Amino acid sequence: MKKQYSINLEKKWQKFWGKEKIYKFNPQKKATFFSVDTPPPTVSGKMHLGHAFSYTHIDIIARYHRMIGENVFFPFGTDDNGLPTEKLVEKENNVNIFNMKRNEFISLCQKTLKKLRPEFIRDWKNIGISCDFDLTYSTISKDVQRLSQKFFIDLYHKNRAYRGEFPVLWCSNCQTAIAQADLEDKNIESFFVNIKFELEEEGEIIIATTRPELLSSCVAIFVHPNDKRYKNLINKKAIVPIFGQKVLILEDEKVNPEKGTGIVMCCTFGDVTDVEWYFDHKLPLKISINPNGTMNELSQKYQGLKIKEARQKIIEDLEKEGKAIKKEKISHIVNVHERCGTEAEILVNWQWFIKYLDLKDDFIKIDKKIKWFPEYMRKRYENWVKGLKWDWCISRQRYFGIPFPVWYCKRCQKIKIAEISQLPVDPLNSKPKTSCSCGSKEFIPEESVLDTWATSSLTPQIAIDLIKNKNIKEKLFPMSLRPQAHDIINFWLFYTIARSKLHFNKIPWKTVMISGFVLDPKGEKMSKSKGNVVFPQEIISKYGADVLRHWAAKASLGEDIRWDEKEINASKRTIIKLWNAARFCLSNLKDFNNKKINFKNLEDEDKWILSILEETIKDYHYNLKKFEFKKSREVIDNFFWKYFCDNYLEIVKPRFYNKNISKNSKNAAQSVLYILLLSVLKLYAPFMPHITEEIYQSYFKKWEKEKSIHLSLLPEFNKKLLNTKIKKDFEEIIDLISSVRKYKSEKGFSLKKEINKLIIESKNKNKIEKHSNLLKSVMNIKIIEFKKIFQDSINVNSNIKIQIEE
RNA sequence: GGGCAAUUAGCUCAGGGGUAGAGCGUUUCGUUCACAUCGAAAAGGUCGCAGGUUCAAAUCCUGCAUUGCCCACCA
Repeated sequence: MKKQYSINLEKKWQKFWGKEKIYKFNPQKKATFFSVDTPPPTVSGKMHLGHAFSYTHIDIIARYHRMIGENVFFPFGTDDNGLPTEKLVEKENNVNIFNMKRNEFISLCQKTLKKLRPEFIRDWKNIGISCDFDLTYSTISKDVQRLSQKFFIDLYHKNRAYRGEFPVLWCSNCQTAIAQADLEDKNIESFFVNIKFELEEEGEIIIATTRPELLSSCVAIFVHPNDKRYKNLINKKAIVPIFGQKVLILEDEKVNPEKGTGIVMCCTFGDVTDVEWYFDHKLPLKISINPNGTMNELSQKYQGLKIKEARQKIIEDLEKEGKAIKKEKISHIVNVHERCGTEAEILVNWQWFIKYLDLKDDFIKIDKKIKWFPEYMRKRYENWVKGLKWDWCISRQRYFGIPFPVWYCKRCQKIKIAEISQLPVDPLNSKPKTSCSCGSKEFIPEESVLDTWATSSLTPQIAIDLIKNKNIKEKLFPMSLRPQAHDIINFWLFYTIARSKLHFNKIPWKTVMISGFVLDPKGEKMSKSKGNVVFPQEIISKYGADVLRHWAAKASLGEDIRWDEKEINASKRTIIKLWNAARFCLSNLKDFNNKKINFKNLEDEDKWILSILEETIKDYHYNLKKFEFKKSREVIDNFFWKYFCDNYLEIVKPRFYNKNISKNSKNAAQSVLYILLLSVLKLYAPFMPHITEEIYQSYFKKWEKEKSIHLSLLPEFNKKLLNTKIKKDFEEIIDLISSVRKYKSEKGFSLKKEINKLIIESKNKNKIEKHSNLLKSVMNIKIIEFKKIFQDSINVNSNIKIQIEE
């Protein structure tokens, strides 16, 4: 081993693992299957620190299961269809999707992905992830298209997928329907305008609104049924300013009498409540907004203006007419499209939906069969399911996605679904295999594509589809683990459970493990706009992947962590310490091999450390089985630093340096050192795969049979090696050493300063006397004497007193 | 407004009825013999507040406060 630890060794082992296919899924092995539904990252340029963080957690778990002998199925995938890719491609090539032909844009997407994907995946290899990269999927590949279309058709035949003209959330910037989950909140400055409406008969009412541009869409006015102020208005008609239509005043409990004037206008559609009123009160439909975010002919003289322009113009006109009596600047929270920040509109459109609102209770019930780590995260899922108000709109008016395998008959408009044998199919480029039941052979293709989540909700099926053997496929599903971060519980996790319920009436995985986020040192989210983004590749080139991984493993499951470069130093120290400790051990194991391991002549310190090692192994397994990698890391760190390095190595040194040590004692020390170091390496291997591999290869490989430490088995807890009595007795020796160290430290002496005489008073004289030579050499003491002490004593513990003569 | 979580040392966080813990930071001391990218040691806390249960509460229960997240509200 080299004297200096170097992070260059990481690249070497990454190549080795790839070349030797160390992480290859080997279903022939007779063992329990452990299948991971790896999150496919969106190809969006670079990996961010949150990725490095949560994928480390996943990898630790996968490596752990591999090292307890399980058959680990750990595929990799990239999510590269849909809007994010389109945005990336537009940016990367400096083009605008609306100025391009559909086919040209799609091929540009394919070309760009082909260029960026390998570089993107390399980031994952750089953190040492142990996926089987022979099992890699892309959500836009032909195979996945076939599979996604097949499952769409399944839903269609189950009467779960339907086409309808319904109010949908709409992004006027991206010009596509979006789902509830695509929304995020944004604080937006706006005006709350009080508008005067004349009543048909006599009098007037004041309505407060932030959306005066929707006056032309006003179809009713609502007051609260218990609002005494307005009781007399109910069922009367009011005249909408500027546009002059007469609308009924109705009552509804959803009105908040405290808000504005307590009178609210209902437009089709200003918000979700409007949609509910539209259905509940069977109101007419009046749409004023075009899909591109401009006003349509219904808004008369405002036609062609953008929404915000129209809003301003209408306010001006209302003011001129004296109809706008108060304008108040407010900042309020509105729903915007997560991808582009545009305020979401509600338009009526022909879209494809998955009907699932009737299954809300079932989604909650089936989830109870899944184990959540941490358990409290389950509530977020349940909360989301309970709050669902819309069926899942799965069509998007985009180019780069998986097409619907659907046509419509030109003559009778009937839906024509593709046949399974012709999948994957793009209805724009091909035709149905048979004619319509009405006899017509002419069809109009569906131009929309499937929502990204409609495909990524099938990742268990996509991943398992990479395996061709039927028996093995069955063993892989339901999968063992879905690991992911908490931000997409409402999307990816929920949709996957929903699909699994709809298609198979089964849970998709047995367990869910939720990671947190990496925040900046102030506890704020990292974002490009704030300029506080930390790139993991920069951390890796500075400290190495093992350091980053060791740091990432200190987080509690589900908890966010703050990035603080100071804290990564603790991890760096651990790696260097491991390097140096290994160097010391190996220099004393040169003439040793595993055939010489012999536990017959163990000294008490050997039994003591082996006993603590067993406790460590026990706690390590106990915690990792519960996905508590943080605690397992603590357990092994503690053993390594406190017991192995600080005490055992110091105590054992004389057995290598002193020439008058017996061969048997030296052999015992070497045996223990061999076992200890190998155990420490293995226990650390899931956390720090590179350095542990380097040390393993440089010595242990010769004697152990596995060609990589990552294919070896972790030590199992062996009750026989626990030795509570020796452990307890020897702890007194450690206490004694500590007390002498403390004495020297307080006096300002070097720890190596020679001490003339140590006087010990103890009831257990014999037990201590046995270790006199050890104490003398570790603490550099000339004489040890046992007698009663009358003054100047130091209490070591309740049993032992000492006095020191320099 | 509903839900979830957090509140412990200067900082980041463990612990979960019986003596208050770690790492970082601070201070002091110490290097030929694995490691100064190190070691030894010290200082440092009414465990958010108020009640209750108990022989005993940081820990369990109730309420409150503060912070964060998810959802709802968006007229």
